[in-house]
Amino acid sequence: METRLQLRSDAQQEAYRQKRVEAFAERCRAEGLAVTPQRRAIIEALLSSASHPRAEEVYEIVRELHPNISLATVHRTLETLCRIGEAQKVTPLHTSARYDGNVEPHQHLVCVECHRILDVEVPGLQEQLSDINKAKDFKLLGVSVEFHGICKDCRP
Amino acid sequence: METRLQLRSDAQQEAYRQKRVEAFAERCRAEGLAVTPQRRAIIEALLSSASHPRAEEVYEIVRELHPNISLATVHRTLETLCRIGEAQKVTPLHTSARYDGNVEPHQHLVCVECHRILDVEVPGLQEQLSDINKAKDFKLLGVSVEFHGICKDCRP
DNA sequence: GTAGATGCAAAAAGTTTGCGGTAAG
DNA sequence: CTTACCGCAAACTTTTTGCATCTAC
Repeated sequence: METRLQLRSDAQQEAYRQKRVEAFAERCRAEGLAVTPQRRAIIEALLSSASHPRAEEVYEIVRELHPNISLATVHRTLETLCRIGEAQKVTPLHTSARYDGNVEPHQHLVCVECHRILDVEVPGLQEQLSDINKAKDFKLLGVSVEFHGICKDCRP
Repeated sequence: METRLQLRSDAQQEAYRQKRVEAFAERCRAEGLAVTPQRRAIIEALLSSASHPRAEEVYEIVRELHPNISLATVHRTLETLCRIGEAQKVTPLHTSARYDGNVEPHQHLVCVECHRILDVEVPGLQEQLSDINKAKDFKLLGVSVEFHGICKDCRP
């Protein structure tokens, strides 16, 4: 198993980061969003971190260069990055814990608008995924598959 | 596409529920946990809901029969149910939003203890999942695969 | 110059915890 | 009778929001 970052040299990473920050700036102009120093700093911090950081962690990194930045700005900006496709949320359902009484193997359809969750089953998928030998340093307990999209009630 | 519950008649569902509540009671005895009316009511409420409810929603259901129950008890009990394997959390990472600057298709290893997230890639998996035609009433935007387990630092 | 972004502080939302009373085993 | 559970209230964590100020365009 290899992660993206382990495959790259520092110089390659830095080049990639520059490219992504520039792409972000262009996307902002296209969307009519201002390219502020705070926004640049936040996407740079996100790209420099391999830990899938929380807003608070990004805030700590950015604060080294922008001591006056506010945590609220970090929250707002990270959401903006996701909206324009320059980042993604690992946790679209983070706002509250959701429980399932169905303990049989199955998958979920998640509406990213209303957070509705529907059970589905792709036959054989769970077995196939369970056979994947992920990493020797990781004791595998289960696999979760979420199909993300917009449900019929949330469509325009 | 069909969900589990749509395949079952009301009578079948009720029978299944009874069976699960009984299994839960036995599991409690095996674990030395008390089988209280509150706990029974909470697992019944969870099993009667197809909506992957939050604690608050379970609380509202249970309150109809147990008006004095506390929301804290619902939280505690749902966590207990997950711990003993009688329910599962759809959202093991719900405590805070996590962001990823890597917008290329990839999967995640999630440590259920420390909530560390590692990038991995199973070649071809994302393409295979994108080909699945989930449901006509659902506009598919993406697929998320999380392998859950215990990372090396959290192992005893 | 103006619309939109930021910083601050307060509020909101969700979850956890300490504690005294209560009930299951 | 004892242990562990419950209800209550307070604390805590994370995220959102209102508003005045500031800045990118």
